[in-house]
Amino acid sequence: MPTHAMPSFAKKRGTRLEKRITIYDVARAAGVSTATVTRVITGQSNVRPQTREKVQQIVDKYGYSPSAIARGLENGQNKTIGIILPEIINPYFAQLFSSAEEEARRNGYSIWLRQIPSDAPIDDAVVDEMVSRRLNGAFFVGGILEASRPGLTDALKRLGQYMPVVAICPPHAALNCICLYNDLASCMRHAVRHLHTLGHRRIAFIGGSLQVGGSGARGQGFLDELHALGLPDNPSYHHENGFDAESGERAVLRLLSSLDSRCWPTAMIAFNDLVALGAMKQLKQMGLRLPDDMAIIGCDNQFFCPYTDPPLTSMELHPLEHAKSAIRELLAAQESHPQPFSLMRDSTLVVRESCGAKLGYRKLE
Amino acid sequence: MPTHAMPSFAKKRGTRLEKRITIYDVARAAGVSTATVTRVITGQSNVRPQTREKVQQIVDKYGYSPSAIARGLENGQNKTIGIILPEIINPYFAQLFSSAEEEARRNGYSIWLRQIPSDAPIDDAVVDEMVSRRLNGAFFVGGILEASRPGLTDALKRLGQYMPVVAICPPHAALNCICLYNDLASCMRHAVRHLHTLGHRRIAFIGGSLQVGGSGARGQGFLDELHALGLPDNPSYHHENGFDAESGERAVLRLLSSLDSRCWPTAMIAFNDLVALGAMKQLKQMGLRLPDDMAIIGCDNQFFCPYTDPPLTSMELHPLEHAKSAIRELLAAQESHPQPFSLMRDSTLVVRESCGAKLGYRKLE
DNA sequence: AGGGAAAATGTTATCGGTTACATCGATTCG
DNA sequence: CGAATCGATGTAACCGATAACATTTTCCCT
Repeated sequence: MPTHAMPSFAKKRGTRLEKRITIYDVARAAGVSTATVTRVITGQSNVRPQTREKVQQIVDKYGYSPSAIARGLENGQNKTIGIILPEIINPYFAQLFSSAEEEARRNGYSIWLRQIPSDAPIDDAVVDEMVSRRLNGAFFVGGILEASRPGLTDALKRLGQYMPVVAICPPHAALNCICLYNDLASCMRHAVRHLHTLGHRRIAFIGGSLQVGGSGARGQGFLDELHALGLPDNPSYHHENGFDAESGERAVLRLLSSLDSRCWPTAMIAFNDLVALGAMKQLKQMGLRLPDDMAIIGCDNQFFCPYTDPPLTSMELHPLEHAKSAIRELLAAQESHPQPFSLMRDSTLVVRESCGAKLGYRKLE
Repeated sequence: MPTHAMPSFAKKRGTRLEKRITIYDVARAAGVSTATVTRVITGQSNVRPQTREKVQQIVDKYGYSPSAIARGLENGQNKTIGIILPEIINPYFAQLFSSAEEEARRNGYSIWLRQIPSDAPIDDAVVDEMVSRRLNGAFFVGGILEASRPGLTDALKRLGQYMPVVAICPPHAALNCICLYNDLASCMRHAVRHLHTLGHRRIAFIGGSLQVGGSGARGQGFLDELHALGLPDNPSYHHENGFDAESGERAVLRLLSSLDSRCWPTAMIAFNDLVALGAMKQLKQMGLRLPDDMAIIGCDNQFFCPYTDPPLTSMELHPLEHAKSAIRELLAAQESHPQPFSLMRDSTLVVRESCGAKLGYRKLE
């Protein structure tokens, strides 16, 4: 009976009770020392070809695969990058994650993921686990601002002592990490201008939340442009209450039912495409025609945008590029502790038919 | 100069050059042995309260966090479960993944993820890495059948020697692992019957691929029920060519343009909701009214189904439950090597309006 | 007070690799 | 021909925890 408890799979190989194969087994079978085996499996040059071959044969024969754990212990790292995001179900986060995973893999790194809902705090336990796992870096995605995530600033600060950190969020004095973000204020101004050009004067904003994900910046940009264009800034046009399709339904229902129909907005900007999706459903259900009775703009340019009816005009935030940059920065930071910085990407408005901009649509109606 | 190369973050703490804090540092500072520190941090009971407190203070003061790597080396495992899936972007996989992550986390395990496209082989390198990382289990999701993924059977067999394996796929003689799956044949029969009840006689199947993800079973169920109901089985009604929305567009275009409009099907079943989404767009574009001129059924009951126009009737495959079971089985298998088995879940048809079944819709038109 | 059991704590081998350094043998060169 | 050199290989310390076992301390009871 072995002294230590072992997982059953470590004991069994074939039918006999047996230990996992280690570098010592290989060394013994090949008649060399463990140092030589290491040289062979890590591809160092100073090994005689015939020795190398002998070792390689044993490795293949035994199906030996060196323990990444033991390797990690030596140099205190894991070849793994941690990603924290609210929920992978949201396609925006899925895109970010997917792109990050690819980029990491291309560089021989793996991904460790943790979902933490937007409204949950980032507590010490998470940081502890990340530090404890000796991750090579951390990538935070989603609502990052202090107000919405209690303890986040402290968490990031602590984490930053152990590994490089990148976040998708506007730079923030208290956040001492690399920040990648979009200029959402300018993006919103762009959207408002787009609607203005198409003749809209009463424009609403739905979904999101003041605290999370920089809808502060969005709100600001939205209001700024309204003022710049001399448009009315009706407080009841600003409904912030969530991030999913249901929120969109609710927002529309509340917004429209609270106002006389003569005061209804003629266009709305949604926090994201999910919100827009819900809004479109509710609008249709209330008998409005899109885009004639109501124009709508989403955000994130999701895969389903071309397939809504009408196809949804949306803002592209380039999450794939952000993710790639994030991983690259984290990997670069392995070499030398970098100065924190921030990088802004332009957002682009992808015009489809939900605002009536493309000629085809109005004609169809 | 330190003898070993260290990542820069191991060297720096504050401004001074310093090693990472280890259990030895804590033990020394607290004036106890490492064994006692271990007892405290693992919460064992046989420690004098005052000793415990002293150690805890040092731990807190130094911000000490024990190395999961060193721990893992001791018992040859990682508290990590590997998940392999084609692409996280697909909301079906995202759901599975998310649910698995939650369940694993609730049990103190983490997730290691690798995306491998449906058409890519599962090569030795992947298996090597999983074995090398000493994962506690592997969860395969997506097109699993041998034909589509060269080398998969061998890979699973090898992997199965090192860790428990669960796959979402119909049981398969060569696959010596736990299989969770849906009876897609029966599900398809159900769908065909649904359409038949609504008066449809010419029913098509679009999207997917004969090799991947059990569309073999789907195809079989589809054909079986057509025969059982005495419906025509027109080979040109069977277009298998992909998994995304664009495939849906293409399939509809090809299907309809290859046939005289009097021979057009009056209903179609899509491989998944993405395919259905694309199909709906193309159908509308060709001037067909849904569901009057064409009924359509999707599969996966995605989040956007209630929001398509008309809301999409779809088949629910219970990925969340599958994922939970998968993780539970993998964790249970940590204790004792289980006999492989398979578990089938019923699929359910979620009826919305894309087939005209709900009374409201036809009236509206 | 003394003996013995029980509780607290310490000592040390161990997990599976990597690597600095030691050693050994062959080649080269004065 | 012997010494210096270089390449191939071996030895053993080390990474940071855990846990079996050994030892010390505490405490209780006669």
